[in-house]
Amino acid sequence: MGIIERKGREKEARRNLILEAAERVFQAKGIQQATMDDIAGEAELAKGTIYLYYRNKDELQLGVMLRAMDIMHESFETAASSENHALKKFQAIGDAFWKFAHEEPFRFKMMCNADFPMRESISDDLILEMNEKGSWVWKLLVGIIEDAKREGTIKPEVESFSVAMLAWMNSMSVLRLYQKAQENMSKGTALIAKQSFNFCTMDFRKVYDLSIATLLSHAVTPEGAKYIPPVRFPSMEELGVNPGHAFDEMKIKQETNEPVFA
Amino acid sequence: MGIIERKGREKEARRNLILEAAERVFQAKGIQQATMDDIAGEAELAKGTIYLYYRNKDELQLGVMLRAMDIMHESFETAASSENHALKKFQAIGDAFWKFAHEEPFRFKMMCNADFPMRESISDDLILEMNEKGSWVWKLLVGIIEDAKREGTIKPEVESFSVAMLAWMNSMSVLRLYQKAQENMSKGTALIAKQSFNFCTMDFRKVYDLSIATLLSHAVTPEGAKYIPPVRFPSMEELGVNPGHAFDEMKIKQETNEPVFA
DNA sequence: AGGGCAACTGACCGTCGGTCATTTTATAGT
DNA sequence: ACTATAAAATGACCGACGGTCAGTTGCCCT
Repeated sequence: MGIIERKGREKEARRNLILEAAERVFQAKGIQQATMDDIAGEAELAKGTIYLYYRNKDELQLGVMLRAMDIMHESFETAASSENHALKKFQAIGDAFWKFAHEEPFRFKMMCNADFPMRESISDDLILEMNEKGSWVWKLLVGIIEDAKREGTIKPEVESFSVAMLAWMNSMSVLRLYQKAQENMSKGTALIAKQSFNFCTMDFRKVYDLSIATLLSHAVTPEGAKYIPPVRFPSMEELGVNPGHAFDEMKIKQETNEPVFA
Repeated sequence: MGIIERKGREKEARRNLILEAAERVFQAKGIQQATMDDIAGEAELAKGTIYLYYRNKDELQLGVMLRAMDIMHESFETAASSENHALKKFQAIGDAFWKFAHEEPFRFKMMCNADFPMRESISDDLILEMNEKGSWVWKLLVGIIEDAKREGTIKPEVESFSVAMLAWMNSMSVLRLYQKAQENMSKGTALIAKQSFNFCTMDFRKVYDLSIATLLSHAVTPEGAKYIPPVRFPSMEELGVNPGHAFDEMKIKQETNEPVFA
């Protein structure tokens, strides 16, 4: 009597089918612009059927986001298990995160919306699931940092949780800006040219590494310090940032040696 | 012939009226849930009139955001001019940012959406304005850091731009999480209780200061170091974070001294 | 007084998220 | 094989909302 089991699998499969269709449509048209009819068409189902699997559009969007997080988490686990030393695991995860934001910009963007519109339309269960997934990475990082303490690369007195949380948030904020810059780029050159402060062409990888380094340098032991890059603040030229006319006034003041900001 | 001027002022005033109405409605009902009819009602105008001043709902939302940024920028300028030394100005801005996020959560939230849906519905002019305002803070910070170099509190060899950008982004990401935690709190206890990892009650101010300190400590001279707090990673208890059952498994592993993450 | 013009109005339109009575399909019983 | 029954799927339909525009109001100049 495996019929019930089979039905369950089929239901699961169909749910997945819808999710994948939604993913494609959201990516192609944008979340707001995508209609439920679009998604139904892409899934080759009637609109009503969608609502048998997802209660509304918001939950469908959340579903796509949760899936994106799962994919990212998987990549983190493979990255971490590819290294033996804890501090290297830590860095491998940093690389994986960079790679994820770079190669899966859509999924990364969805994920960024974890500060999603906390609508009433979303069931408590799903919100809980989202929160759990949101702290999953912290738990992973805390575990690795604990290991690093044991192997002597992280100082035993630093609190793993603080480091994990800050590391994650620092990385995230750089990648977020990176994504925004990419989007600006794709918007065409006309707009960029007019900007008084063009960071679209910036070497975000340098900033990303710097951001982590400033934090980790306080947490590592002398032994651990061998593994992490030194803290160095790259110049604007090195970063590839074009200040435009943003600092013109400032440069004049610099020459007269007066305070820039009075 | 001051009529044209008066008309101009009146037009400006009405635009403002609409913006303020929109602000109130967005705040009360949420951005998505607020309808143009709501806003028209609140402004005591017909719906059509709104569209004489703002091309669509998105641009109205952007208008509210730009206004929020203006208000924040003003508070930054007063904060900075209340101090004489550059490094203290820097810290005063940090405090003002904290205060802004704390006292004007709605405006802060609007502002966070600077990675706004980059819709086609928004005119290039407005996008440009948003980008300019977005980099305004960086310019302010860069100027102050330049001054700090001159007064000998920041090392001359560090690149002001990198520091300004990272400082801003680090602060922002902490405040963002802070806001999310606040929202979670207001959602009621039922949901929070179920979470395996409750950071809602966390002392975010400590994390905020820490985040800046980890960065600044690399940039200051010994003289400047006197002004900034030391880098210290608070324990979870000190932060007021309740790990829930998140680390149960981990604690067992800690006792056996095996790696947490294999 | 009245013509001209800009500001304003609100009925109306098309679209889209969501519903539900009906139809189709799959399974179980005889 | 045939039927009864439950489950799954459908798509016409509804209400709500963003946006439009022909018509109205009221101010200003001559």
